[in-house]
Amino acid sequence: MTRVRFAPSPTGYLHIGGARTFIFNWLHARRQGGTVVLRIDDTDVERNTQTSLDSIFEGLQWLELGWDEIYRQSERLDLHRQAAWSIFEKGLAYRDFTPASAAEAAGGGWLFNPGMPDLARQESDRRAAAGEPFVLRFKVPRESRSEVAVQDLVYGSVSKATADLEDFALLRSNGMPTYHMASCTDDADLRITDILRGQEHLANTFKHALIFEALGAAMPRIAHLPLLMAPDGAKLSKRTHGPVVSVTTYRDAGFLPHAFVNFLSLLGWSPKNDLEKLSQSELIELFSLDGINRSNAIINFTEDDPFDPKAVWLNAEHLRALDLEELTRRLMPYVQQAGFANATPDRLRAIAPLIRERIRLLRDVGSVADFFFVEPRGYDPAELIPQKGDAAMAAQALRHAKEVLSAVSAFDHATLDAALRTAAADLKLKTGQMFQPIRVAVCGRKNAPPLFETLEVLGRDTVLTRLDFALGML
RNA sequence: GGCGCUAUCGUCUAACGGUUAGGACGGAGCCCUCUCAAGGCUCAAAUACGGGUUCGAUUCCCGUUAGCGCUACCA
Repeated sequence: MTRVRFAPSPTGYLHIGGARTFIFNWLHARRQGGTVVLRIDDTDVERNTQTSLDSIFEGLQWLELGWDEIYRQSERLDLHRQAAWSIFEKGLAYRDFTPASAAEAAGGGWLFNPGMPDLARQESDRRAAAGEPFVLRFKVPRESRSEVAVQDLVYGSVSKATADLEDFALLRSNGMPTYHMASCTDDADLRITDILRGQEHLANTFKHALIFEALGAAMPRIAHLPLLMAPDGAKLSKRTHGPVVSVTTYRDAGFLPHAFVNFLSLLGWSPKNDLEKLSQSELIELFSLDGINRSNAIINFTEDDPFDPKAVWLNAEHLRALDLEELTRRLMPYVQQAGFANATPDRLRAIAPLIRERIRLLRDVGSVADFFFVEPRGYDPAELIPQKGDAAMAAQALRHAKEVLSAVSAFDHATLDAALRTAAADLKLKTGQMFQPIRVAVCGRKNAPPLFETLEVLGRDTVLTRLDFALGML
């Protein structure tokens, strides 16, 4: 039984890189019929915040993927400490009494603090009993073996000389386990079988292999994922890139969760069959560790355009594939956010087909469908004037349209289409010259959804009122 | 600095030694058309560099360069 885990630490919001790691884990588990464990890695009490925890949940929930089990490392500290001390008891770790300040002063590049690895057990116990603070360090076996090798499911066989591995910390001087200690202990205890995580952990894997060994636990299968980078090739960060890297930014802009998942799944992974737009079940079906790349992927965004064009395109694709009910349901919050208080589900359901091919993000409904909810008033009267025409032509077209639309027997698009084409011919106007003034009068702008369908949805009274208003502006 | 990993169009990627190096987004153009979209067609655009191995390298090996990561009592 495959068990994967996603282990965010609540020290910032959920960003797109984290979301992708979660998605890959989720897909891998679902593909294998396994279990998704969500584990909150909150062993750094200094930097954890509730806000960040909330925002991580918010982001994960929005993805609509879900998880099967959830744990918090802060509730499992005893287990971690126990595990750490068991390593100490086996003689594979030692107390390091070097003050943090002194270690810092010694500079980087050290493997261990002088004198500490070989401190006699009695002496170590005595100083600890005396209350002297210490860090528990893993004693890297540099004499007994020359290297640590791991089989990575993505990167293949990777190894590192023990001579290049420092004696890393297991327990901090405040007694809290470090990430390495807590993570490995929990992976073992929670019976995690497959670890998929960001490539930034590749170098840590050698330490982890040593910990698993010391614990007498089997090393899970491990696969590192190439990283998501900013357009300049730099690491994504809140500080330099701001909210554009936050998952909630995508949500607020009106990405469909699945479109977003689809987009991220294609960063660093390929189904190798030229398919781009994939449903959730296709994604699960196709997902394979074999398709994961080894090089980092850049996600495109700029200050004025925060979203990767491909993400937007994919979203539009999925938008078009939605059935009308779901589209309406998804649209509603954005309609309200745009301030169209008079919107009802029924009305939105009528409008949705007219705008679905014209919006790329759900929030576009605010700018694309505005005239269905509010009277267009702010437009420039000059817009009413058709190509190769003048104000007189516009007025003529609008007046005739008024007559025709008042008289027409049914107010459906087919009838309106026929009637207005006849009207144009009567006036010896090109269709465009006839329709454009009407469109602007009714929509308040030149670019809008198909005219006859729009008129039908708006209804006779509204349309006539707007034609009158436009006439008044000429 | 040391160690590890990586390197195909602007971006995401395909090509398990032999292809006119394929697809997608974005860009340009044309068509369709009541506008805008959508859709259809076309074009521009890549194997980082230098050595090997091989009859033949995007593909295998070495080096250079570049990028990323680790080198914390962060994760």
